[in-house]
Amino acid sequence: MASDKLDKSYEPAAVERRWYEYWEEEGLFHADPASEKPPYSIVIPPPNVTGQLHMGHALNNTMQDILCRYKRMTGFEVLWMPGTDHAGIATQNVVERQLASEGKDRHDLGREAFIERVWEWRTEYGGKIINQLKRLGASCDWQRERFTMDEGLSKAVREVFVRLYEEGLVYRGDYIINWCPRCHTALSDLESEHEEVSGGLYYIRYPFKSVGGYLVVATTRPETLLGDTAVAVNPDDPRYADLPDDIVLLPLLGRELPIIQDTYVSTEFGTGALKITPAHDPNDFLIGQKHGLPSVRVMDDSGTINEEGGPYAGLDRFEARKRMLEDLEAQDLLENQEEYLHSVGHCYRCKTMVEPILSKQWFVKVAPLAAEALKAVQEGDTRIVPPQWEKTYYEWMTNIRDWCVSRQIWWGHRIPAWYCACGEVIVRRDTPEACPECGNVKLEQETDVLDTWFSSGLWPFSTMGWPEDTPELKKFYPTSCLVTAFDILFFWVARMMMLGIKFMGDVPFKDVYIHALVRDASGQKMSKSTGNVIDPLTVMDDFGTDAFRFTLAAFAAQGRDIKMSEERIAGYRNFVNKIWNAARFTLMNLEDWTPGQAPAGLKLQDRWILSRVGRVADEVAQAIEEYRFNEAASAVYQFVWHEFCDWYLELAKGSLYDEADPTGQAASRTVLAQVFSRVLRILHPFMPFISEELWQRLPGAQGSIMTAPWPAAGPEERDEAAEADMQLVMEVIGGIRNIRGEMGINPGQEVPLVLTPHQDGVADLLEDQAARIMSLAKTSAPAWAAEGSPPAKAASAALPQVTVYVPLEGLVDFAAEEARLAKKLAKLEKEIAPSQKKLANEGFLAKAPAAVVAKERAKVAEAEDKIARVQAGLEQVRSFL
RNA sequence: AGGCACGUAGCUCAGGGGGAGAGCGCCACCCUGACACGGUGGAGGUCCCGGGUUCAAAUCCCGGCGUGCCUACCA
Repeated sequence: MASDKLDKSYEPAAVERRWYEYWEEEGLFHADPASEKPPYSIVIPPPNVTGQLHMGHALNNTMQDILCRYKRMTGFEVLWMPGTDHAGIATQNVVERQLASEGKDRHDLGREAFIERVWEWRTEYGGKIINQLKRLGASCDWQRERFTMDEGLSKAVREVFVRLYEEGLVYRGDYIINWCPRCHTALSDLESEHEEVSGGLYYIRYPFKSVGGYLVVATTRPETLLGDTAVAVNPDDPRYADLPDDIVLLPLLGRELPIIQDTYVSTEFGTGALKITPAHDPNDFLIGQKHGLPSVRVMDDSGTINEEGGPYAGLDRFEARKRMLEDLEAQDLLENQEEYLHSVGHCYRCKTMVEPILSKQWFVKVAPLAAEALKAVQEGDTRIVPPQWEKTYYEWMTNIRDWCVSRQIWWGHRIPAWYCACGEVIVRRDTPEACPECGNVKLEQETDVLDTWFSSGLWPFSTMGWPEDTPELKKFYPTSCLVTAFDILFFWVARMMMLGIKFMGDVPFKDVYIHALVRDASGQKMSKSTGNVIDPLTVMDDFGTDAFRFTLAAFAAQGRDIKMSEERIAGYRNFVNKIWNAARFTLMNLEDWTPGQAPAGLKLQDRWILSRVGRVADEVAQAIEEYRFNEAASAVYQFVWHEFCDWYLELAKGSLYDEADPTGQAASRTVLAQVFSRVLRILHPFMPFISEELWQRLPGAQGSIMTAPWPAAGPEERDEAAEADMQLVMEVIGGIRNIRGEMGINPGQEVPLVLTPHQDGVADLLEDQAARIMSLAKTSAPAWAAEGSPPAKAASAALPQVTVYVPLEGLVDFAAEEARLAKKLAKLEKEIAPSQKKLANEGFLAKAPAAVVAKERAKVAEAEDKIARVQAGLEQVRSFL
């Protein structure tokens, strides 16, 4: 394999497909619960089965994959548990749309046939998102793929529901819930999204029955007055201190309504009189309960006025509003109306305006569960990263209301409750034969299904086989980390916390890493309607998966949203190509090489790069461990491009091409192979595909890079001396290049070089490195000048340890050199000013730590030295002019 | 209304009490035997404003201004 020549640029498509298949065939993603290795586990946030991979998924799963691949390389038995969510309302909507295009609706099919149809849909299309995740390189254990509606998970759902019911934590009751008139189902508070809506505030007159006059009530939803059962005022409101002892008549319908007093009513808003509609407003419902008021429901499940609405029966809620306002106006009962901006709930799925409606629903009593979940984070059993989200979590866990878990749709886990004609409610794991109270065998099962988040709340343990006691649970629960965006912190994370603690007796994850949202280049949320969506699949087609993944990692700074742009991805595509070409160079030089230990007598650049690559491996490792993906990415980027490619490969050319020194050549080849192997391994968590492709081409490669050990080095492998010496060599070359560039010397033109060392050992070092300097800075062999007798007509660069002279007689205009040095001087003086100021400050000398003072002193001394040399150079140049 | 972020180079953003950083863009030169998806050099910043703490503030605190987002039952 190593013998095929590489193309000049990297072509990702074929490579990606090939290696993903290879990994799967080799079973490299599979986790073994019997392994001796320490466990590391992550459960995937299950994408909706209807899902299409979007930027959010891509970011989320790339991070998980980075963690998993890294952990495998560092010796962990890694389980990344994948699967999909049945996504009740979303999926039902998709299939209903499909039916609609055939001119049918779900009622034409009936419940069973409809569910059958959804399953068919799932078989046909449900694997789409899974394939897209594979495309992304996700190293999930696909042999364990689960679905929230599959047999095992359904069993877990029933188990949890029944146990909660038996403990009194599940109850059924009348309650105001958020109703979506289009989806025909209840929504949890979270599923009702508040949006600012500009509507009207209407002032309506409610005439007194016996005395003259009226009470004016302000409302934004006049149509609900059909269901009014009282009008309330605040007993402390002076405006209503001498209210007549009377009742009022409901406009349009004439029903008699009592006037009640309740401190809930604000004296600041509207008229201070509030209509009470217990069946259609959550607050009114509470007031109604308190005062024993009847509830009159005036709308059906589609938001159409029902028979309670008298003349308005059969009208849609908005149509009714319009008609009623006209009628009120006609009867002179509409006193006033004004524009009013208020926030109204909308269905999170279909954006229809939510209607608060009184109905019978199933609830989970969350207070006791939430208390434990709160404590777990407070006590550090689960760590939220970054910690700023803790507060939000606490806030929500403390103010949480009971969770409405019933949904009036067909696709989902049907609630395991049966009703008997005798009034008995039976909640069971399995279908009961007969009513335990009266023996009746005709039982009706509850038609409602459970909220989708009920089953996803069990995901960390249901996927591992709970309620059975499985080896997977033993080995991998609690999971190590959950990676998610904050927008489902409450929907999902909070529920997993509550249910995990309740049923497993332990938190579901040790860490929760909360990452950002991906937005478009101008910071807008990506949405189909605004057309600013960047499709990850297109990006992967255009730039390659590795470049895309690396971009996501590089962007993923904690606590900030990500603005995605194609230019950035193109930048990292270039990086991938750079790696590819570094590999071309490397492999080209390793054609006649066989693996083995590096011979003694390494060159400075070899010692330097070995030290550096180890340091970078450790830095990257630490950054990944701390979820600082962007820092990990930038460390590896910086190193690979600007140290390995820019310096090492260039420096190595000298000995790699040196046929006269076969020993040195062999040593360089070995170091090159070793370093490149480590580079690939450091890159692998970020760029699984190209790293595998190149790994397999390395001479002597064995097995997948996935199973190769992480190139950890540790402090004992640092070569500080080599790093310091290389630093000087790079500065000398930089100084010469600066002179060349600024002086406009042709890149092909070789220039003379004169060096004046200021420290012991420097001359030896630079003499030893002369060939490298000559080649990288394009100079002739260095000459040496004693301190105080600089060469004539030379440009100079002053370094702390050495002054570099480039004699430029005949090459340049010395006026330009004068300007260059003057600029340097000004810059140096400006740079050193703050430090000089500090040292002049007595408080600084007295109070700052000694090390800081010493550092500042050294800095100033060095700079002053340098300034003196630049000045000398400047004077010399001036003397030529 | 409350809460949480953010304001650093032309753009997008890292950093976070003691030497202003990156990528892209820009300018100049260069097809040097891995790479023009490249190389070398360079320009560019009152770190939003005002106070405070400190020997020292872009960084911490307070107050503005601006921008996002989240939560909330005032009809």
